[in-house]
Amino acid sequence: MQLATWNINGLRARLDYIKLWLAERAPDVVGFQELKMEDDKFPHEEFEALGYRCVTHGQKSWNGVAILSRLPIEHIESGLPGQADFGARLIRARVGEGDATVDFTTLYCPNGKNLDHDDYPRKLAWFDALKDWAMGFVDPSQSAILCGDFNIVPTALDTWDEEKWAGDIFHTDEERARLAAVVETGLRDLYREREPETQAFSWWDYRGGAFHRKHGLRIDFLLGTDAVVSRLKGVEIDRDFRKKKDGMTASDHAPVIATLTD
DNA sequence: ATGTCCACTAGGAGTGGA
Repeated sequence: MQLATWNINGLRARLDYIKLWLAERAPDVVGFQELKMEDDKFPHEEFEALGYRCVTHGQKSWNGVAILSRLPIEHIESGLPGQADFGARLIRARVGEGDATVDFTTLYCPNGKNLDHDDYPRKLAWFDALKDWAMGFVDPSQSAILCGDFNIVPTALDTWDEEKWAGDIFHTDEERARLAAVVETGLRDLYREREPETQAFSWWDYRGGAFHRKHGLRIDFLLGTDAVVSRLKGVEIDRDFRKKKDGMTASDHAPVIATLTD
C-alpha cells in the first residue's frame, strides 16, 4: 500500500503532469495541497478515468486540499475547527479496508510570509489549533497519517543553510516548538524513521536555479502513528518529479511516498 | 540577481502570493 503527499501548486496548471506521475508511480492514496480551485471545478472524471475517487476541500485562487484513492474512501471531515477564515487547509478520510484501513488527513499549513506579517502569529495560532485537534484523533494503536505541506523546517538538517535562515520564517524556535507539539501527540516523521541522518529536501524555490544549486527545504512530511510505523516498508522523496517532464513545468514541491504492508 | 511560476482580472500585462 503506497500513500503519498504532494503540494502540486495549482491543479489546473498541473493536471497533465500529475496524470503522468500517477501513471508512473501508481500510488494507492494521495493527499494534494494547493489546488487553487473551487470544488465545483475539480476534474473528478480525469482521476476516475485513472481509477481514483477524490474528496476535496477547495476554494477560489488559493489553498485547497484533496485526497485521491483507488482503495475504498470515506470522507470524515473538512477544515480545521475554528480556523475556517484562514482558508481551506485540511481534509480527512478513511481509506482502505479491514486491517489495512488508514485514517488519512492531509494539510496545507499556513506559510506565515515573514516575521513582521500578520500571518505569522496567525500561523502559530493555527498550529496550536492543529495540536488540539490532533490530540483528539491520534491513537497509537490505530493506523493514522497526518501529511502535507507543513511550511516549517524541523531541524538544521532539513534546510540548505541553517545559518543564513537562522531565526527567519520556517526556521524559528516558535514554529519548531509548534510542529514538535503536533508530533508529540503521538506521531512520527516517517522519512526520519528510515533516514535519520540524510539531508533531503522536498521544496525548492522556482527562483534562482534553487533546485540545481541544491537550495531546498524539507517541509513536506508524512507523520504516522506507531501502528503505521510498524507497517512501514519504506519512504521516498520523489525528487525526479520536481523536474520538467515532456516540457511540462513541475510543482516547486516533490511528492513524498510511503509504502506500508497491507 | 528578487533570476519563476500560479491565478486573477481583463480582454493585455500587471498584481499578489509563494
